[in-house]
Amino acid sequence: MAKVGIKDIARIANVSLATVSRTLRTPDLVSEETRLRVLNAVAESGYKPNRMGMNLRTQRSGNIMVIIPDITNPFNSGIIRAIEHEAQQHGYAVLLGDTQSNPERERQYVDLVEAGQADGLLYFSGRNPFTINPDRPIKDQLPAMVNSNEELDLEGISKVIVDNEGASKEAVNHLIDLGHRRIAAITGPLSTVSTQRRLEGYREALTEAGITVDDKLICEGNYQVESGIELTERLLQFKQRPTAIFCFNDDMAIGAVNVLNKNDYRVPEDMSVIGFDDILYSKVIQPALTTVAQPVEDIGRQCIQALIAQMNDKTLEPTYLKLPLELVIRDSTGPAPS
Amino acid sequence: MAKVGIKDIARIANVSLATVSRTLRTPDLVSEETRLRVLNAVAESGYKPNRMGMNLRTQRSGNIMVIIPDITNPFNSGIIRAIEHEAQQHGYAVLLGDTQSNPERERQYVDLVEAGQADGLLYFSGRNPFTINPDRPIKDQLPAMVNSNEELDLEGISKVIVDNEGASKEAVNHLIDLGHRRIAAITGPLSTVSTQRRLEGYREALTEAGITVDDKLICEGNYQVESGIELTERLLQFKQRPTAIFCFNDDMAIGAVNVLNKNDYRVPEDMSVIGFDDILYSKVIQPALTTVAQPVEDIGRQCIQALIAQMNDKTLEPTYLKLPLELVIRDSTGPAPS
DNA sequence: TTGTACGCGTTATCAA
DNA sequence: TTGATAACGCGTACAA
Repeated sequence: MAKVGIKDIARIANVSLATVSRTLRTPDLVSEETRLRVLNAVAESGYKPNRMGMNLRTQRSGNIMVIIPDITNPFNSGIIRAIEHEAQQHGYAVLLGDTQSNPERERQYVDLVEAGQADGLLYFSGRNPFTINPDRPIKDQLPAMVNSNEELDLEGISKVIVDNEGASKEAVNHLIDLGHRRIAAITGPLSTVSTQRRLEGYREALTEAGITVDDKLICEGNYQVESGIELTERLLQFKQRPTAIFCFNDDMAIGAVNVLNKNDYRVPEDMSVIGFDDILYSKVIQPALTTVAQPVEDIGRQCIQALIAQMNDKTLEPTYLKLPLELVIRDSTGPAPS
Repeated sequence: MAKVGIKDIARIANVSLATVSRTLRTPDLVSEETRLRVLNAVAESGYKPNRMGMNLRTQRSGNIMVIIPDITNPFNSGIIRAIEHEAQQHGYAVLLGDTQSNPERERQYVDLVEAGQADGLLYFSGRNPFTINPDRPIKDQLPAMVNSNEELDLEGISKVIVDNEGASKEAVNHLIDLGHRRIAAITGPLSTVSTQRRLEGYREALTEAGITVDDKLICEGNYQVESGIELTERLLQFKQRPTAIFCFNDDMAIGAVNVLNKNDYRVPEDMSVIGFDDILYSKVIQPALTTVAQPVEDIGRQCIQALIAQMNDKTLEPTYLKLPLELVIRDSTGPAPS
């Protein structure tokens, strides 16, 4: 017995193809008697409507493409999980595009969306992968999409972002309140918008407190544990060492704490460390990390909801959602050493 | 200007639909002159062949479905990343099915595969989601698929698994060699095959060393950090405390180390801890975790290669691949306290 | 309430 | 080397 198709069902139930289709899509239009007959045939044969036929006919793939730099990062994987759940609830499946921040791969996945393999796009990168014609309305040239995490410099699309600058400022102020004045920053790539915003918050907080920003204390990392390790090692060699390190994500902060522990620095007595993201592991390392908590669940949920709104009606005005962040004070920050 | 389709290209290049298609799929069959003309039209108009039409016609979706319990676990996300890269290299996109071990969701995603939304299935669960008719050949009732991580009790499918039992035995032997005799185990769910195998290795090692297995020292966890925390707390209350804890994954081991640190147990002087998976964070916590390294990259790559082989020729014999594991000795294990 | 017939966009077959 | 046309599997407008 080969693959069972809609015409097999029609034959078994002794109805037309159309009636089979109707029974499955709009049961109300079918008499109870024939409906049961059809459903029986479906159940017994294990018939499943072929999605390719259905997709082509309805012009919907049922997929949502998620383009994200690195699914291995717990912050990202948390978002993906939330997205996946919410999408599934709405009847969509998630196509995963892990790009490792490679522009070429970003483009390839965007191509897939534009070819109709997905009905909408969740875009977590700040690089613009579209080639747009400035003479025509932007929105006609873009798929239904929502941008998040790394803000994209593009009008007319919905965005779900977080208050990077404000949270960064709050984090630094927390350190200043504890008496720190030499506060280092281990940033992400300076090319990312998240890092730019967090750096602004960092500078603002220092400036407002009357502390001169020392550019030597600003080290460009790449959001990976290893760069947290390397840059902390470099900071420890400074003659004028900082008394606190603000890492722009938890992975790098975990790397920093590791180096400090290894070199017999006590955290926070000798050096305070602060992170960003509040990933699971920041709670369970020693000492537990003071960090900025991101509303991972909410980001994922809001992204899907905004995207579905756009997919249902592309003429809708794009939405701009800015979510608050929360500083979570744990054990890795303390008074500056005297 | 609305969506540009194949017939637009045909009109612009002044050829038939068939020639446009040929130019894109089998350029060799087209004369250089017309080919250039078509390619020009394609480039200028930004035409992208519609995947839904193409999929229906070729009976290929270009997708691979990955069903996995929890993408938030670094071990899983590592595998997914490897899968995604390898799949992309072969021209496939990855459909992500994060099920949270929910059987209903496993079924839903399998349905999607059977409906043709994906050409193949990577299945990382030990629960059988298929309803098979024992009278007919099993292989005809299953999609092209590969099973990994949690071994599925099902004949006729390819598998990529690791030597859980052997590695577990090696880990426990390492502790025994260090003089430990009261060795606790914090397992995953007893319903999972991975836990069953690791438990076998644990028992074997103890038995062969002449140590009686004490069932009170075997605690059923769920592979999450929290359960590592809870169960370690419980173990510490025992009158006859163990001197070592073998956690069946790193997340729980990290939870265990956290509890031990908090309660002023020194690791490994007072208590040894061993993990499983070798996730990134096990290297950077204090102390660095002794653990069993899983070949994450290799698992992902082998899965895709085995799957593609099946997709290309479903009559192929299923392959059974058993990958070795490696005990990585770091700082969380040491001689048993006297 | 049901059936007929068309079309979604593409590729493959066949004939020219 | 190219073009006309059928077919992939389904949903729906229209007619009955």
